[in-house]
Amino acid sequence: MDISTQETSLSVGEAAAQVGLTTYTLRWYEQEGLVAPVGRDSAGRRRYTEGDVSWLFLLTRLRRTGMPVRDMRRYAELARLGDRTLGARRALFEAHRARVLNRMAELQEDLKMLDHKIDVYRRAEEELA
Amino acid sequence: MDISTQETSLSVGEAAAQVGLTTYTLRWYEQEGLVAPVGRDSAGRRRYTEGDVSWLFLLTRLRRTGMPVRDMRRYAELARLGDRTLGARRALFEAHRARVLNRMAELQEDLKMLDHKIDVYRRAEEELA
DNA sequence: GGTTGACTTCCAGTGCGCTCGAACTGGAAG
DNA sequence: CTTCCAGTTCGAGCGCACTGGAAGTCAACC
Repeated sequence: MDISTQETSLSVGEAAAQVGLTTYTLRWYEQEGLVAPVGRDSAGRRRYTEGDVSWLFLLTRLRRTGMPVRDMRRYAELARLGDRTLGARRALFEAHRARVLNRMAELQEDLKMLDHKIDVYRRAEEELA
Repeated sequence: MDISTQETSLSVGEAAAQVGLTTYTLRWYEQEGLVAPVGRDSAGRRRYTEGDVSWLFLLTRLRRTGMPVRDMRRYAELARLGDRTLGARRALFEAHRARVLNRMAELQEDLKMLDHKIDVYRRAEEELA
């Protein structure tokens, strides 16, 4: 190992800015076990590696699809257990994928309803004009 | 008016079952102004007309698309003001429609990510098999 | 060497959308 | 007439996902 390895690493504030979360949330995610304990510098401050950042980014995408924090924690635990949980992780993603598809189908339906309503309003406005 | 008009009307429990909400939620929606005060029978119990029920149903769809209760209340207030708010209501729906479209685009993106991840896991599993 | 500002931990507080317990009332069935 | 059940109001409580205040530490800059 190169003793002068100065691998790019980010402070909590920088990492937060990168992934679009707040520093509060980053620390909270760690506390909740969504993120494995992050490395520290000599002063005890968190240093986020690129790997940490892409993990966090993945979490933001899972969160955005409506995955509960509880499930993200489960996923994080599986990931920490290594290769032998690959199947479980895939199953977790496949189940989630199905939920996302359902959600999208619902939104399609609801969008139709919105369009219909907008049309009704438009006609009614013309009627009154 | 026919004095014997026995228009179909539902109790809070029946209405809740119809629209897929709980009785708690129905009363709360009324209290929050998402629903105009519902008619009562001689004993003071709520009677939901068909109109009330379809309004509630509409609310469930708006809710499902992620519209905050605050905005649903605003919409309900506009609706109570009658025809002269048609334009405002249409604008509200159009703005919401745009948000739903954005949401769907996000989900499309995130779905791609999920598919990619699933594929990665599948390959990794084969690798180890 | 003093000030600044980003960091640390701990724990309490917030906002949203319900959800529920308590105490009561009134109509209907046995 | 009693029992039962579904309803009523009111206010408190909950689950989730953060968010923020307090008090302290430490490196960096003037």
